[in-house]
Amino acid sequence: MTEEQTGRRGIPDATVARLPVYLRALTALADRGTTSVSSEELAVAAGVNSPKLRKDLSHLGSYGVRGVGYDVEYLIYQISRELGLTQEWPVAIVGVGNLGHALAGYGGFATRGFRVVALFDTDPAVVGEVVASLKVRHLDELDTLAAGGAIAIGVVATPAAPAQEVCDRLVAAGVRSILNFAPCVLSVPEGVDVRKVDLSTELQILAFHEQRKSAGLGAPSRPGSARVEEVAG
Amino acid sequence: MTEEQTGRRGIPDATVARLPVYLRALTALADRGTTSVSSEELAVAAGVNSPKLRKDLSHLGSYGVRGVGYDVEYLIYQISRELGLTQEWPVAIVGVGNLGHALAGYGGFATRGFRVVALFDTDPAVVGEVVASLKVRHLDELDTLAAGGAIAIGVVATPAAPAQEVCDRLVAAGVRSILNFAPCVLSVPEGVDVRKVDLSTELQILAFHEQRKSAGLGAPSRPGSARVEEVAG
DNA sequence: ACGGCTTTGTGCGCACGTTCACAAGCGCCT
DNA sequence: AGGCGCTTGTGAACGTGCGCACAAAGCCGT
Repeated sequence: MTEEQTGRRGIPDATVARLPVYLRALTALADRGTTSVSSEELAVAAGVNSPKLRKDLSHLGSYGVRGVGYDVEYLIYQISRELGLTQEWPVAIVGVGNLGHALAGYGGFATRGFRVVALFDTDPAVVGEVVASLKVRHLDELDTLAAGGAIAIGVVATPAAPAQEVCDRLVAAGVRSILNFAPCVLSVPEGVDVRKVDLSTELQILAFHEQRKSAGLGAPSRPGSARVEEVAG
Repeated sequence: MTEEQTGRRGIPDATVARLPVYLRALTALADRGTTSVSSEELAVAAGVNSPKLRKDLSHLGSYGVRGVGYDVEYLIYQISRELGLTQEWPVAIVGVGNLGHALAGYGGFATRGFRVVALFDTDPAVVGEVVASLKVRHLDELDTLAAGGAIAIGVVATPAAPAQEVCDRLVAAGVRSILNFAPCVLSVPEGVDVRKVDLSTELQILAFHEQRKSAGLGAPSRPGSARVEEVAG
């Protein structure tokens, strides 16, 4: 009773999480003028092993040429299409504090398919200010601006306390994809995606391994293995 | 040929990644004055199911009381100890741009076992500036300040281009744990941990699912399943 | 035209992580 | 003191993802 009949549909989550990494490596190659690449080369550039790369790419079709490799431009197009980056996604950031400022000014958004279209806050000292050529609006204007699916992705960059409230208002306004920077768990109804990025958690995981390295100098659990963990491609 | 003889050692990576989430939920409970909690309650607060929570906690010992639950303070201490948060970890941030500023001013660092002890950059316009009551130093001073393991964790908050160079210098200075915000793959020698946080990747994964939701309105792959994905506790 | 070289695509075995269901154990009430 | 109800801790089944090794297939040189 698994999924079939879909053919090429049903890409594993682990693969989806790696596609952006491949895409970045490919664009870097394209910028250098490379037109063709083998799975081994691309795997090294993306920090994975080549069988995994090939299996990942096979999930979205047979876009390689045996004995030759992959056409860089063509593969960029196919991955972009699969990830839905051929269209532009309007993004709204809620919470224009330190982090919100940095996010609004982050060039990485615009590079590939995303555009920050609105900034929201509730602090009267911030509302009205212009950040990254966008005027910060009051959160109460959310429903108006999000009408008709005008906002696809909401970024929660508030402290933990108001995060759930903000999340609820985003959902009520029709936003179904949320990126959460607040250090708390957000509960959402069915059909809404939440992804969470937490600096403190990452540091704590590093601390765990660092402690292991410091304590068991004579007996690492996996002797001599370089540990490179991908958190978020 | 698995690992034994260690008894309680050898905590699975997936469990380690969730311990910070439990810790945060527990401290929230403690702040509200709760002294005891059941696995079911804590699981809800942490956004997981209770069997998973119990199995995770069982990996670090039998700290619960059957028929009663877990003592909040005691569990906080045990998880903190396991994660290595009973000591303070000195953190250095390299790259004092938009993101570096936000990170330096982020309160979440100090809350639990981490202290930003140094900021580095190479831009003469930034070096010497005081950010979050720390003077920004030139990257050339890294070796001096990192002497004797004075820096445990390095945070790379530079653009992609200089990130590998910065990473190499951190490793050369003795830093063995690196948190990478630059959108690129860092290669490090054995024994060095790298964790990567990439906003753009997270957005692309959201876009993938958003596209699925928009396209296959009549046939979601898993009908009616709320999709809450933990990226980084 | 054909054989050999190179590289992709994939079937299979294995290990990890998750979930379920139940036994073990503790406190409380009678 | 003894039984009962509640909650933890864990063994076993299940599903997913990973890595290997090889077959399928295109290109090139002769």
